[in-house]
Amino acid sequence: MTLSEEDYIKAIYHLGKGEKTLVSTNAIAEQMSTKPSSVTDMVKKLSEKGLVNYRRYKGVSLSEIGNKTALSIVRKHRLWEVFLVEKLDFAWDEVHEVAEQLEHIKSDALIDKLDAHLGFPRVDPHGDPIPSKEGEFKKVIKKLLSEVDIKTEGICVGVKDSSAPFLKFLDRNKIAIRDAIKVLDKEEFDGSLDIEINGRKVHISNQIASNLYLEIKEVE
Amino acid sequence: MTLSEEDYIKAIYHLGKGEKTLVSTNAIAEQMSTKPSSVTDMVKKLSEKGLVNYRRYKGVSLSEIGNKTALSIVRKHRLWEVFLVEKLDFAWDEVHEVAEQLEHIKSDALIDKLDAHLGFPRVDPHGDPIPSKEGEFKKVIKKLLSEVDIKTEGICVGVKDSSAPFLKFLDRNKIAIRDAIKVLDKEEFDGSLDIEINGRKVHISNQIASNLYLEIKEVE
DNA sequence: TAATATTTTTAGATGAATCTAAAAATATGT
DNA sequence: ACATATTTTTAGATTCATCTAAAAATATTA
Ligand SMILES: [Mn+2]
Ligand SMILES: [Mn+2]
Ligand SMILES: [Mn+2]
Ligand SMILES: [Mn+2]
Repeated sequence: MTLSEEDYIKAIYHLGKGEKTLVSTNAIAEQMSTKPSSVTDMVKKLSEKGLVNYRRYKGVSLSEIGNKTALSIVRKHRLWEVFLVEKLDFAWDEVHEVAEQLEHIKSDALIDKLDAHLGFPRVDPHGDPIPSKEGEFKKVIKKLLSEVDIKTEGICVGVKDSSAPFLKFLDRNKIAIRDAIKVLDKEEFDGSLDIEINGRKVHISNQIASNLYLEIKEVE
Repeated sequence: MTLSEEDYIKAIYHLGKGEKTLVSTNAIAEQMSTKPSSVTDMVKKLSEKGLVNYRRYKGVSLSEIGNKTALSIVRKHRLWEVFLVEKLDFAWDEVHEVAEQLEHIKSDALIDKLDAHLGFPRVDPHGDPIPSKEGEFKKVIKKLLSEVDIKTEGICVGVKDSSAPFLKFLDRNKIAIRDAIKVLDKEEFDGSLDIEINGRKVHISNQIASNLYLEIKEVE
């Protein structure tokens, strides 16, 4: 597989939200910053190789093999992100671009040894799960902070927007993955929230809340 | 710069032995397992970019910029090799192929942080020096073990042949970089040697001796 | 030096990944 | 439903890195 094919497979995977949903040519083109005509060409090639199911004018979805392939690339991407943050001291908003390159290095031994070196992490610095070698990972049941009820308690497990500006905002405001969060109050008018984060009370806008994922505490 | 351009620059660097020697088209083709006609094409392009000096039918040499570029790629290659051996527990004969890919990752921050993470090593697992960020490294004054006089003492600082079979042979025979070596006796007929290595006496063939570099102890 | 051998370059082709412009299919709105 | 808008595909071109085959330059050797 070429680097380009891998990036397309990954884009289709992400646009399909991990399921094998039908994805449109235009959506792929936008995601990859290319032209729809280029996407059509590539999608035909991937279809011939059996990595995607493609019906013209209808859309494209990952095949079984395509899905496995996507998971292996995602695994590499996220393991490298952990490495960059944990071992090389990168900030979590700086790792994406480099991981985008490192994910294409071809060596099974390398990724196995990297995994071991990192202590077999199960989530990346942005809270996203790392698929196992066999392509499995447990789906975290998470909700957007903006959509949970008052009094809900949970743990911050991920971000929806993982752009540098948003991640930097979180750093400045000392909001991090694995922080305990409790919703204290909700303003109906603008959807802003009063929350308690690691014991500290803060007020956050709806825009922030709708980009933070919470794993809700099991309340029996 | 493309990956391919980088590999050509590095090949020219190695064939020119680090000096800016004239290198032939055929030599490059052999080194890179390509055809001479492909080399001519690439060399023209590199020449237009100012990375090499090229006169047709005469040969090619690195320009000042080309040399800097080569050193930066060699630096990356060797730092990654150290990482693979020191941190990921690869054997020294397994790292080359992966480093060949990793050397092309584009990120200055990455290589600086990797360097720091490794404790600013100055040699790679094969004893080869790692150029500084500025492209400088001290040339180790080294001689082939097969060419030193009897009674010479020194430290094993490198291998000429860095193929897996030779490196595995050294492992099996417990000969490693930085081992202290003393030449005890030399057989005129076949050039084989009796040496003392870390206090242990061993007999080695001329073929082995002519692939090991020794840094000679300063004897005042 | 002149014939021969080797090296190097040129000419022309291929496959990958991309683009623009135009055509075809599908979707939307009144 | 039909005119219009949007999406998707096709056709044809470009750039990069490679190849084969043939021509040109250089080196060897008798
Ligand atoms: Mn990528
Ligand atoms: Mn991530
Ligand atoms: Mn390389
Ligand atoms: Mn090396």
